[in-house]
Amino acid sequence: MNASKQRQIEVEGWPGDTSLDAYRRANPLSRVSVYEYFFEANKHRIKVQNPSLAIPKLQLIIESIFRISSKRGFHAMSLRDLCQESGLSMGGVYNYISSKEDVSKMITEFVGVTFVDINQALLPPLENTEQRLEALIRAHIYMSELYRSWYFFVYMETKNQPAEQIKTAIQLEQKMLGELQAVIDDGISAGIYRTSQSTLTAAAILSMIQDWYLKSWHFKGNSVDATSYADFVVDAARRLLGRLSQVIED
Amino acid sequence: MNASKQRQIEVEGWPGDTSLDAYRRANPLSRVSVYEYFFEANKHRIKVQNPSLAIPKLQLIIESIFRISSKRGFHAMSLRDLCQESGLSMGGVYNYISSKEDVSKMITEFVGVTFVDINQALLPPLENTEQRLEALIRAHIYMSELYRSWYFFVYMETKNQPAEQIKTAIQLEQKMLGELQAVIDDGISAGIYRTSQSTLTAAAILSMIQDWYLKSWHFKGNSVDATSYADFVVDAARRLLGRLSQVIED
DNA sequence: GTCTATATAGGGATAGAC
DNA sequence: GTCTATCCCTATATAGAC
Repeated sequence: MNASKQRQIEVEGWPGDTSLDAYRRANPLSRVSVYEYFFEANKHRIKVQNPSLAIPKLQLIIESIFRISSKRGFHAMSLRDLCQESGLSMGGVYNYISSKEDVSKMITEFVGVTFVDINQALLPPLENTEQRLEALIRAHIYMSELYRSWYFFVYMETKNQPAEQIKTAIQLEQKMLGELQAVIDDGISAGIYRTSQSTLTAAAILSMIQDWYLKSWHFKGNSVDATSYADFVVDAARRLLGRLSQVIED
Repeated sequence: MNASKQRQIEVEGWPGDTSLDAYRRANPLSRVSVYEYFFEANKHRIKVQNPSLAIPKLQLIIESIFRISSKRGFHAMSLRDLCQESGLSMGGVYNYISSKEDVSKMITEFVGVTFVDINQALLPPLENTEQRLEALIRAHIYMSELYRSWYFFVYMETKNQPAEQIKTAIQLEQKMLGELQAVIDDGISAGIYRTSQSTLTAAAILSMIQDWYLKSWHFKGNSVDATSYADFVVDAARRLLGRLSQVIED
C-alpha cells in the first residue's frame, strides 16, 4: 500500500506500449480506489478510523472540494459551501479534517509523495535515454489525465498557501525539471541531442506537460485525447532537442 | 492617450532591432507612467478626479496589491492588509476603488485592452511571416518583463474570479493563440514551416512565453535575462515548426 | 480628500446532544 | 460518528467628523 517503499514496478506492456491504456494497467493506483491510498497515508490525522466508513466519506469530501474550488478557488470555498455540496454537516466534516488548511496540505503532500513515487517506479533506467525521456513525458501526462483534479488543485492552490507549502510545490516542479534535464544532458553527451539550452528546454517540455491539466479547456475544444497529446509532446521534445520528428505527418 | 485608437505605431528600431531595449523605446507606455494610462482608462469609476493626486495614489494602491497578493493570492489579501501596506486608511482606499472585486476587474481589463492593443499596433504585417512570428513572441515576453506584476496578477487571479472575468482572461489567451496559429498556418501554406499540429504548436509557444512571468523563480535562479529568453523561445518555435535553428550554438 | 469609528454579514471552529 | 446550535473573530463596506 505504501508506494514510497516500492522501487521498480515490474509490469508488462508499459513503457513498451506507450498508450494511456497500457499506462493505466501498469499503474497500481487504478487497481483500487485512490482514496484507499489516501486514507492509509493520512490515517493518523483522521478521527474516523473505520476504513469502510472513512474511505467513501473522504472521497465525497475531496471530490466536493475539487468541484467547488475549481470554480472560484480553494480560499473562496467556505466550509458551509463544502457541507452543502457534500451533504455532510459541519461536525461531520470536522471528523475527517482538522482544519481547512490541513486538508489542502494533505492533498498537496499526497500528490507530491504517492503520485510522484509511482511514476518514479515506472521509469526505465537512465541508460536508455530516449525511452526514459518518453516515459517521463507520458507518465506525467497520463497520471494527470487519470487524476486531473488532484493535479489542477495542487498547481492552482499551492501558489496561494503558506510559504511552507509553496516550497513543497516548487520542489515538486524542480524535481521533475531535474529529471528531464538529466536525461537531456545524457542525450547530449551521447551525441543524440543537439541543443545548447538543456535547462530551458526541460522547462519548455514541462510546461507542455502541465498544459494538459492547466488548459484542458483548450484541448477539449479541439478534441485532442491524452494519448495523442502525449504523442505531440514527445515529438515536440525531439524537435526541440534537434532530433527529426518520428511521427508521420500527413 | 487611448491606445485602442492607434492602428500602427511607426517606430525606429523595432522590430528590426529585436532587443528588449529597442522594444522599450518603441512602447509608448514607457514614455510616461503606466498609472497615467490606468487613471485615464478608469476615470469614471474613481472618486478622486484630480490627476496629480490620483495617479500617485493609484500607483501606491496597485503596487501594494501586487506585493501582497503575489504572496498568498488576491483573495487572501484583506483590505486591512492593503491599508497597512499602502499606509492609507480604509476610507482613503475606498476613494479609489468601489469594491475589492472592482479593483481586480479594473486591472484585468486594463491588461486585456491597453497592453494587448499596444502590442497589436507594434506588429509587422501578416505577409512578413517570420518577422511577425518573432515579433509576436518578443513583444509578449518584453511587455511582461516590463509589467510583470500586471501579467502575473491577471493570470493567477482571474482563475479565482467570477465567471465573467474568467471569460475575459480566456478570451485574452485565445486571441493570442489565434494570432500565433494564423502566422503558423500562413507559414505552412508558404512552405516555410512543416508541422501537422499548428493548434498544439501555437499552444506550446504561448506556454513558453507565459513561463516568463509565471515561473520567474526558475529563470532568476539560472540568470537568464528577457532578451536571451526571447532568443530561446524564437529558436524553439522555429524548431517546433520544422525550421533549422538560426541561433549559433557553441 | 482623508481620516476614525462602526455596522453588519459571514468566516472557521467547537460543544454537547443523540 | 454525526448532527444542531453557537461562539468568537475578521471581513467588507459605510457614516460622518475634520
